Amino acid sequence: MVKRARGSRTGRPIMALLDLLGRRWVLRIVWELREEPRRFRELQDAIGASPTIVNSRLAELREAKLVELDADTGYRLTALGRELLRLFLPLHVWSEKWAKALV
Amino acid sequence: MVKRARGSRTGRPIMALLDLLGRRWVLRIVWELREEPRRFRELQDAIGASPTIVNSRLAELREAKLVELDADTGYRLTALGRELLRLFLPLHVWSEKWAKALV
DNA sequence: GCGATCGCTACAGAAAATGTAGTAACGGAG
DNA sequence: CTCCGTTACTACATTTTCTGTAGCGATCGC
Repeated sequence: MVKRARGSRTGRPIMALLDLLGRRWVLRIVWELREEPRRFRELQDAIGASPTIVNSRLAELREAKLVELDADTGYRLTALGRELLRLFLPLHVWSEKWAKALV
Repeated sequence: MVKRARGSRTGRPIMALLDLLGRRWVLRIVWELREEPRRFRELQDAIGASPTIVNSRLAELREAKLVELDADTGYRLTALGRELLRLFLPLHVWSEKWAKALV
């Protein structure tokens, strides 16, 4: 079942996804996990958010099956999470172009 | 100059972009503008947010040169905004797969 | 003038995020 | 066993952000 999202009550997957990804720190967390697993504190320090919110975002991402906790190595993307990340990787290149256009 | 983002103070474009897109309603607004221009109220009704926040998000998107206001037709994506949207279109398909995996 | 529509703003109350401190569980050293 | 370090995570008062509702000023057609 798709978690009914904060803003949109349609139940359409794309809306639930946009809502999830549109929460503060969520995109950033996925990004930080793109290369290797991270410990809770490590992640918290990297993004500079409070533990409260890091924890609740991780809980949401775990419920969405995009992130999982491995006791030995830390938080990491699931197979599904890596698929999503792959869709986002072009953003990195594009963001450079975008930054130039903003001058 | 890349607007220094709320959460990250690195100045790296990808961080500024993730921060911008990670603000509530931003992804949703871009999504709503994917096909045709929308009027302010139209947009507000479509996403169900308060006018205050719709206006401030639109202001941020205009400053980021992703959205512009055409007096005759309403808010619409700029060329840059359409490029960004193109990167996001695969999300629509992927979200269906994701929803199935969540059962 | 009058009404309709446009983008947008004011403001009080509600919700979410922060910053700091601390808890509970585990593992290894002495 | 006790002590120490590390882990994920929680409590809570303060601050920031968002909502919900009402309304402003400008513009257009009549």
